[in-house]
Amino acid sequence: MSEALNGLQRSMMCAEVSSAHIGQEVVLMGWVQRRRDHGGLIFIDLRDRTGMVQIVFDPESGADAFGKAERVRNEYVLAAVGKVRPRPEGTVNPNLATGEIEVYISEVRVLAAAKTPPFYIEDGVDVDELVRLKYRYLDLRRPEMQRNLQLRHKVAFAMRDYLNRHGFLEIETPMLGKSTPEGARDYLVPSRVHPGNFYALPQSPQLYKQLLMVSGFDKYFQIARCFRDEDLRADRQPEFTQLDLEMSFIDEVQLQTLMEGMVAEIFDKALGVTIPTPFKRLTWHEAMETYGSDKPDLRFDLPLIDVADLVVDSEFKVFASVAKSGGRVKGINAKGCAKYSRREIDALTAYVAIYGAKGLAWLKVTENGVESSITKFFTPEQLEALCQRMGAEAGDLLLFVADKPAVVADALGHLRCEIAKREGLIDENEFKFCWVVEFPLLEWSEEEKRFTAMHHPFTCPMLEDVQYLDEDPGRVRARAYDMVLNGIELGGGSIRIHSMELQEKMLECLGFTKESAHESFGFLLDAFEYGVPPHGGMAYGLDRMIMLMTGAESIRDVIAFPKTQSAACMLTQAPGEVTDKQLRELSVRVSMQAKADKK
RNA sequence: GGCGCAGUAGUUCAGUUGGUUAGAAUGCCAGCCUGUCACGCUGGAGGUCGUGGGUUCGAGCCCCAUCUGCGUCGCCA
Repeated sequence: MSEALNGLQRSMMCAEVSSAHIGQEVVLMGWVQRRRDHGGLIFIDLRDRTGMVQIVFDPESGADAFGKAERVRNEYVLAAVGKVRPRPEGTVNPNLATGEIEVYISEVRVLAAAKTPPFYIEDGVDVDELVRLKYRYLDLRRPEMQRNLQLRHKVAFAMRDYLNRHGFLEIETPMLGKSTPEGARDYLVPSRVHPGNFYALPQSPQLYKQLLMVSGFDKYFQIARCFRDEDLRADRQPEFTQLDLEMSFIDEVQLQTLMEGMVAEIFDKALGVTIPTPFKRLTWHEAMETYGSDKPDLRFDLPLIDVADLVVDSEFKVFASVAKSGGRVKGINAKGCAKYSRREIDALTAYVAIYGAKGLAWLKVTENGVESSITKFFTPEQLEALCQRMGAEAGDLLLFVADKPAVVADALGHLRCEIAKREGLIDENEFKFCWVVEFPLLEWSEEEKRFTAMHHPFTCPMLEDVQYLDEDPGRVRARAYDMVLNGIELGGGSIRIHSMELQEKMLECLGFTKESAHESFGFLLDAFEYGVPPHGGMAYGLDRMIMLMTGAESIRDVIAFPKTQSAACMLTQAPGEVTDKQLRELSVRVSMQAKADKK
């Protein structure tokens, strides 16, 4: 039985009731968090998005209200009218923000009854994520999820405010676009009026925002939904949100300064955290050599140290041969970890194997010298030199990987994070920003046997490196930059190419012919012939940013209705089958094989 | 596509060497209770053991296949 509001108006939110309102009559609306029935006295915690307040019923306050309160259950929706009063001596609840007062109810309306929910609506519930996602509308009632999405709103609002004040215009770009060959797999949408043709959902508004610069809008931004049909992770969803922006007539330093200001303001307004600017800048090369990652976590040190020159002449073949053949031999000093058991070191060896390392050499530094199964391959002088280079003291564990540069970086880069996690070197409350700059323009794709754009095909090479585009493309650095926070790439961008000649050269390096380039990006190349300003921009992963700000472990916890690992929606059961009529209209035929596989 | 973890009451889990009627906590239902706030007390209901097949006198447990969720490598300009 649900009663009507009947003109009743809420006077304030649940958690807004305070000692200041004692004696006043208030009208509250919300959900029943808990009911405590003492027979002749009933307490109900009433909850809305602001929090909870205790409301009290007894037969004297109103027999009708008391009778209703006896039949109320969790998650019923109530409208309650009553007087705010202080709680009796000794019954103040210090765990509740509104714990000093309560509302003595004279009239109540049961606006809606509710089935017993499958889990308690409270923080810290230990429920399978499958159940949470199936009942997402209940999961979202939990204070934690309310806080996450409220913070998300604050951040988006702060972004808009900052960018507006700095002259940016918010402009929407199409969701139905053209599939382009570069980059991730596209989500495709069949066209009804063009049988056999498909739209692609945008992986990012990249091309449109560059066109907007050609159009003279000067500064653009958009909080844009993007789509990528790739396998999912804790920090990856098939559709996700970017803060996308682009500016004309700027260079990277101007843009980065503006961005630092924006991020600092967002953290201040949304979290009350002060972020010092300017951010530390690392070149991509420095980041890879020192931290083994292009998104280093700078909350702890634990650098990678090159020891190739010290072991090239040793008897340890694994090190010597790698050092001689142009590979890397590097180590990290796990301070105070000489206590690790053989079993723990084996676990670390298995850990680096995930990233392709064929082994993990170790040296335990003790009061009595260096202990290891490989000491016999080194002279005392070599061991001494190793310890000195690594800054080793008694109690330290030195861990080494020898391999191709990329494998050493990947393995040790992840290992330094793993050691930091194990040893508690990470301050979870710290926000450590940096810029990684001067990314390589191109990277070799073993699969495609050609160079591909590391960022995207419109990224401007550094002027002094343009000369290498022909004979040594891998050496060319780009005017590209990433903003990194605590080991996670928050955003990335670049100064774009605004010269037709250079853009065509770039596409040629990527293996495009003049025809195929025009087929894919012709509209952009054409536009560039009509006066294109120098421009550049960035795109931030909004979901990841909110994840870091809330401390959530997955971006699913900061997205209202996320998808599962297999890109399905547990709530709506999307994706689903469609009718034959729909398929006919779209001129789409589903192969019998696909249908059979499904059954 | 590969590897790993998980799937038993509404929920979170336990379940011995394969052996009687599959247990606990919590939630739910009923009764009692005027100061609780994870209220308390008494009683009660609640299970296709993810699904399909196999081995066996007998399977929650062993074998095979499969589905789903999570993590991860590849992948993700």
